[in-house]
Amino acid sequence: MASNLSKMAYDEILKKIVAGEYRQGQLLTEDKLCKELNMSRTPVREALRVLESEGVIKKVNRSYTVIYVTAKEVEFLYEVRIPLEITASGLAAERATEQDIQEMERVLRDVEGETFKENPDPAKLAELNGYFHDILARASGNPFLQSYLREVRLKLRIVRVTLFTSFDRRLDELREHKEIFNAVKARDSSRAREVMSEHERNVLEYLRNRVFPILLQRS
Amino acid sequence: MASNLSKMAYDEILKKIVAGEYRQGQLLTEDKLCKELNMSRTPVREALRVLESEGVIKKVNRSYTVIYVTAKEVEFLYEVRIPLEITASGLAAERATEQDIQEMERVLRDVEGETFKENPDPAKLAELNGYFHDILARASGNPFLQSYLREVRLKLRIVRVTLFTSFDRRLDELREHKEIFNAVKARDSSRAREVMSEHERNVLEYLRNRVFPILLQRS
DNA sequence: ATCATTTGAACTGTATACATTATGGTATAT
DNA sequence: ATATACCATAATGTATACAGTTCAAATGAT
Repeated sequence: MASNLSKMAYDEILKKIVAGEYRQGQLLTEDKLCKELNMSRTPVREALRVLESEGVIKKVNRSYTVIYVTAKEVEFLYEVRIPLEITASGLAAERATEQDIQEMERVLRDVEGETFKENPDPAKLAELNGYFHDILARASGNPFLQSYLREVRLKLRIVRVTLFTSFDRRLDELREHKEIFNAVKARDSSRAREVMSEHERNVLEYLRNRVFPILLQRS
Repeated sequence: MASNLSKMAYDEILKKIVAGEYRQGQLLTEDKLCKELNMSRTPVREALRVLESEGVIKKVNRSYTVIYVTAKEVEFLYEVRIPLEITASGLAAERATEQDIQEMERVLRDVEGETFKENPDPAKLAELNGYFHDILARASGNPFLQSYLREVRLKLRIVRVTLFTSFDRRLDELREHKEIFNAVKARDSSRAREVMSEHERNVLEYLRNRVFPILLQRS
């Protein structure tokens, strides 16, 4: 096998950042990562360079730290995310394959199952809702759009706002995602854009009202 | 000094790709780059990883090649670029500093000078017009938006469509950029979005009519 | 006691040696 | 003549050694 240590290092470090094991602002020294990942500095350094270029970590003095994602950064990320999601939604309505549509349908069924369980799992809901947006981006058929949306959503996951929205808004999320899906399935591009636009604005509104106060408290 | 060899490698390789010295599809082997840049493989490898993560080069089998940017990719890039430029334009109207506005004004004067010279230099025009878009993105105040727009424009430069548009459309470019600038200076966000939208659509239309036929011929 | 200086430890930056894998050519067998 | 197997070569993947820099702690002077 010998599957790329460099890629493994990237995946592992990113996983730990997203999982909150490496916290915002945390110093990532090469030696420590080498020991944790049980490999030499070369693949670790390459992984760090890539993570830096994706904007997930950044240099402070000479070493890397996990980026801080405060309320201000979340606002900035949504300024980018909203037009991109709208674009993706419109294009998906035009280009989604039958398989894309089936996958979206299946994810929505899974979300529905989790939503109406006795004790819905926020992490599970966040994962499934994230997966919905992933498929939609892929269904746009535009690899650049897909890649940029992935990066934006990645940064949002660092601050873990998704956990809040996916749980507290779970009924609205499900309904809104269904509306987006229906527009895509109906090949109605302009409606897909419209409902996505409304969805994203609702999420941002929720974040401003319910999540930012908590974030501000912490920073 | 000892300024980062790794960063130097990144800058140099990118420069050569954009300058067309390393052509689309060209194989970039580490040894060759090491000899050309007169450094060891370590910094070269790191630079290559970053360029890959930015999507400027990509792995084919085990080694890297400069990405191919065909008419299809240009269409995809504009699908992303247009909403981002519109967003940036609107935000710039709200947030541009006095210094941003002065810089844009100065660039437009330079463009005007080059445009009405006896023999306008396409490379110079492309550089100045690119600079205009750079300042506008920065004036949006959103670092993520700025970074994504940089990447998109970078990929477009690989295929060098900018050289065509900046020269053949130089009178229109100047007028349209002035309109964008005037809207930004007047702090009229929705007009800024509108004129940017029209500008980008005009450029894309020009590319489809005049440049894609040539691109398709080559591939 | 405080501040400057020096020294050493810790970390990153770079080069190089070693390991592994892919590829192309050649030789041999059918 | 063609196909297959094997070997050599060249490239990438990884580890490690070495160099240089930074930062902090300890030491010494005022």
